[in-house]
Amino acid sequence: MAPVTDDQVERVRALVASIPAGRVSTYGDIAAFAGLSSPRIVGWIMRTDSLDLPWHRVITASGRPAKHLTTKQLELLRAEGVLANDGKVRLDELRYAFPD
DNA sequence: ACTTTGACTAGAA
DNA sequence: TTTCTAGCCAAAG
Repeated sequence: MAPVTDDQVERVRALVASIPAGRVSTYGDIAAFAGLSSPRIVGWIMRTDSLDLPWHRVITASGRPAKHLTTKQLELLRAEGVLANDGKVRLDELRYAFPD
């Protein structure tokens, strides 16, 4: 498969940037909405091209931040009003639905 | 060109 | 509940 197009990267970035404070989204959702074939690509983009994006609002489908960032993200999310129980966020309530 | 690595996920044990 | 497995795909060595 050809490398991810700039358009896809832009779309992912736009989606992440569009997540309101106090809300979160998952890698899988972003990947699906951006048209990417795998959520790993989103993770790859965030790792390489996180830049100014609110990457702390992007969490795994388990409602938990990525392993190495768990502590940091929980702190940032807590600062935005995202409360987590036992390191897990209530995806059912805080998960942001992207508009068409 | 091959192997390893990784901000993932869903399902099985 | 946790741990493991397989599928997934681009980048780096």
